[in-house]
Amino acid sequence: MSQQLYDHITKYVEVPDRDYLRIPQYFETVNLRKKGYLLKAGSRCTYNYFVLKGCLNMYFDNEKGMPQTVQFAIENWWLSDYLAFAGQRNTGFYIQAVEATKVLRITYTDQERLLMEFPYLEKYFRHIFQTAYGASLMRVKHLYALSKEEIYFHFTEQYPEFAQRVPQYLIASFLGLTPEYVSEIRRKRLS
Amino acid sequence: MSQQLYDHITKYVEVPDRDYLRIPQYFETVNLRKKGYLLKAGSRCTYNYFVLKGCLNMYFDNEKGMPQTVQFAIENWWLSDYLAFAGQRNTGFYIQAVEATKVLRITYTDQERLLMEFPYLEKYFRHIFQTAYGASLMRVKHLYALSKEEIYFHFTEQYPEFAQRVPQYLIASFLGLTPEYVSEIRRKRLS
DNA sequence: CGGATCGTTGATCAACTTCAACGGTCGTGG
DNA sequence: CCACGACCGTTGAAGTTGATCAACGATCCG
Repeated sequence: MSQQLYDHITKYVEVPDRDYLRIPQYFETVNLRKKGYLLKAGSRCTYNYFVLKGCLNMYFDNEKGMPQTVQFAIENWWLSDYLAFAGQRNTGFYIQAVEATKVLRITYTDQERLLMEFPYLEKYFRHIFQTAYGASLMRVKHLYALSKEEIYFHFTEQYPEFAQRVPQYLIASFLGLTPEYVSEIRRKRLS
Repeated sequence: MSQQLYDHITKYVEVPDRDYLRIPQYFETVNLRKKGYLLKAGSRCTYNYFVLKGCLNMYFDNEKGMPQTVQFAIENWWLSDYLAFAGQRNTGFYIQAVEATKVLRITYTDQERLLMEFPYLEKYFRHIFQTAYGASLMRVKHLYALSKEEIYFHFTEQYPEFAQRVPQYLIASFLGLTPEYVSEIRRKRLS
């Protein structure tokens, strides 16, 4: 059933056979079509999400009401507003499907129960967050070290398949530049 | 001895009495004077650091050779280049003391042993990284939502004591703006 | 076919950087 | 204890990156 999550977990920790069927019971599958929402700003952040297939976009509305992406998640990524999730508070973010997407979700209290019942999963999540935090600091590093033009090409060269998959204006938003400027530097690069 | 780390851990998980003296054995205390280094770019990232007293500055040298801060750590914060630490690779960052600083440090292999011996500490570190990752995303959100001027005043108003403690040019670097521009907007604000 | 969505173009403009120079302060050595 | 130098914040002028705005074209989908 959620062989996929199981496979992902066993990359980091050993899972006893007898737990194979018990872990998935804590999760619920959700199918989203393109542009469907998992989370909206102002609402309680009840869930943590694991992407089985597809792509999620986490964004907020800036003061001009323009959506501003802060994070994507594709296959085998976890996503939530973890400050709001951990404190069970309201979030300021939206989570929306970029394409048709299938996720597993788990509530905060169920995740607490899950970790209580299978304590070795703490290690799994510790790894997940440790890597995510490290990657996030690298991202800040790039934001500070590179020009917007370099940021764009650095990203599209590092993740070419992703640049194919996601509309250009979303990549622009994620990288903190305007779609117009992306157009400009791409044209410049061609000549 | 490291009552302070113990106190911090027990905020998140319960620690059996008998472990009170055994946990600190994995750590080593290091005293740094102002400008002293814990980590240098190009070297193996062997340690994870916990600040007992003082303040650390994690930075890298940008293409012009100017230091660029990506993270501070004060009392009760953990700090390392976690991507390099997790993979036991070389780092591109420096970690330097902003003021006289006292830290605990633990090697990668000792931390693995520590977590093996006291598995409940996985939960502690999971919390640490979960919060750090959430905060890092909030930081990206601010970088995208606010003008540099707003970023500066937002920060100094949210952490006034910190703005007192750390030289202005380091705060500027951390926030991604030039010292000259900080001067300008502060003057503007006064009139 | 028709409308919404997405990328493009070019002109204008503001935010912020860069550079060079100066002044104050702190700490260290003589 | 004083003097010198390094360090840090400030100023102002000039320059550049990248945003904004408005308009147009292409494509996709119902």
